Amino acid sequence: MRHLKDFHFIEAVMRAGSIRKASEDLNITASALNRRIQRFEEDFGAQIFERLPRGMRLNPAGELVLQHFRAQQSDLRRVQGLVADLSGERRGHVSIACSQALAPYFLPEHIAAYRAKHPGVSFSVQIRDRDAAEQDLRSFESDLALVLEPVHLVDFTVLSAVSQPIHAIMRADNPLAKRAELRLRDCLDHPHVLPARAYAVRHMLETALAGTSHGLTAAVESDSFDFMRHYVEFEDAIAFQIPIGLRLPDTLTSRPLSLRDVAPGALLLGQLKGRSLPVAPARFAQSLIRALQNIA
Amino acid sequence: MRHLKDFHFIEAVMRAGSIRKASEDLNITASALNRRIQRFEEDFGAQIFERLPRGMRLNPAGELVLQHFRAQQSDLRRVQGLVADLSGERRGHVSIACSQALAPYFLPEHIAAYRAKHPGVSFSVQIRDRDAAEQDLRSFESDLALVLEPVHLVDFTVLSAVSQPIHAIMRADNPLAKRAELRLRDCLDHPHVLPARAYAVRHMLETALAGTSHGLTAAVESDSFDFMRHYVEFEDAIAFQIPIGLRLPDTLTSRPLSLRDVAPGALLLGQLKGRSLPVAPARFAQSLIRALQNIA
DNA sequence: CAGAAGTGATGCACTAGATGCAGCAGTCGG
DNA sequence: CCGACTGCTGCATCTAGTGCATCACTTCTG
Repeated sequence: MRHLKDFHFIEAVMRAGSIRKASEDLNITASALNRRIQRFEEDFGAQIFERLPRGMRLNPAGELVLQHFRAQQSDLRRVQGLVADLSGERRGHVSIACSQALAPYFLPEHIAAYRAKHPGVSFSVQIRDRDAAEQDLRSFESDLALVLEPVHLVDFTVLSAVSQPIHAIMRADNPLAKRAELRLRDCLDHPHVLPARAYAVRHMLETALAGTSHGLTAAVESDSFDFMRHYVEFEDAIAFQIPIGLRLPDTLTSRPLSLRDVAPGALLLGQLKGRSLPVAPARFAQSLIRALQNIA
Repeated sequence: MRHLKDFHFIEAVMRAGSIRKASEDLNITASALNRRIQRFEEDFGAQIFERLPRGMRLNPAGELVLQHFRAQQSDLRRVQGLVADLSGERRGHVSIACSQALAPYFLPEHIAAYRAKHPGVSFSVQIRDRDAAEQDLRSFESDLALVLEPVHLVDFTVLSAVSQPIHAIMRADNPLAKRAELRLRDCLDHPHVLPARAYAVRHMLETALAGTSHGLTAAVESDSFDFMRHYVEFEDAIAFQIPIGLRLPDTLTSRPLSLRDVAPGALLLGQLKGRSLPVAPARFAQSLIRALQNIA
């Protein structure tokens, strides 16, 4: 849309950190870009950038302006969706930020099923840790977030919540597999594989052990749950994951950790607070909510 | 702001009803205006206007676009207010739609007191009947509405509520003035002066009499409460008003109608649902809320 | 029924505003 | 001190928006 050109210019300068670098990305001269930004600042009535010797940086006013433009762009898409809807088209795009556990089974299955009914709707799925997912909502890069134990919950409207206890993953012939549920300390006696600090499962394990004499001593640490699951096939260790992300081969099995040791994590579906979603994301969210209720 | 030019053009065409008339208001040629609108529709991806033999009319998609632009303009003002605020200026503008009863005493007194503390803030006050006030909020023409018994309450967030029983206004020597409170039927036996149908006081009286054998037979009907109050000085009749709008000379007096006959009206301070107000209106609203609490 | 007075759309010439180029002054790191 | 960066600006160029005249059409009018 023509009238949002200034916004793209501002965003490009913010990202590139200087007018000259941004001008290359935008295929215009630094001179033109510089003047557009100056003109915008004049019209707006305040400086948007700090001029540093090494380039440009957004000042607080600029942050506000950028946020305004993002909201505005999002709202324009929403209106375009509504219009397309009332002209009978029924198409649109949904952008989701989700935890890694949703990537292998739950989301692909559900999105495929949804697209079978609504072929005009396209999707983009971003895997984000629990902090970055919320950030994505704030910057309007994602419409929805499906996250295990988000960090801040500010600017986050919860649409649906599912409780997910942590499961320990082990080889099927591991002696621990004989029990129905496991105590955390039993797992820690075995070599264990831990997710990186940014992930909710790690955080939940650490809070569970806070103030106890036990501690986590990872044999292997990774930011890929896929890697961790496969690693157990090669070393007789314990990995951790929530059930929604689990579907194991016969050689592996999983057992829930006792709720006495580790509180179950909340898997939350949410959107940016105060934002009215475009048609397609709003409907898909409704469909997701139903699917999550069937799990619980 | 430069990038909202298209919006002003679209709005002008909507108001004028045709490109040629709008082009005169905008001091450009019909040709240029026509092309800008065509280009916008092309960029947007859908027709915004119906082309009628007698001119242009917004279609449903256009209504949505206009609403989007209004929200966007309002949000831009909000951001500008925030920026001005953090650069220490503390200025702004507040636009209020209110019922007639607020015009003589309450609002002028309160606004003057507020401006004594915050001289940088300017005001515009629109007198609107209970339907039009809500309409003003929806079209972003007013930031706040202070209305007796609004009609729909959809898209209306109530910030504060005060109960206002109807008072009968009469000459001080009227025999009814001897009682502390009046029954409605006693008033109807006297000649009475009624507000026009669009006003809440009239509506409250009519609903109070619905299903009874009594009826309203106005000796005089007016859309000006000021006129009605003064009329009583010239004919010994009964007029009606809520107490917040009353401050009578010695020759006149007022008595509340019994709550058994007429339920008190709700005087509501509200804003458009989901809208985040600019700094100045938001602060003034807080101040109004306190003032209203002191009344109740 | 013909003509007048509206309407929006469009081809063409023109102008004004946006762009590109070159060069300025300044800061920083070596 | 120098080279490599930065943002900024005067001047020439060019594109995109504007104005004018006109067309095709509908509605109202006499």
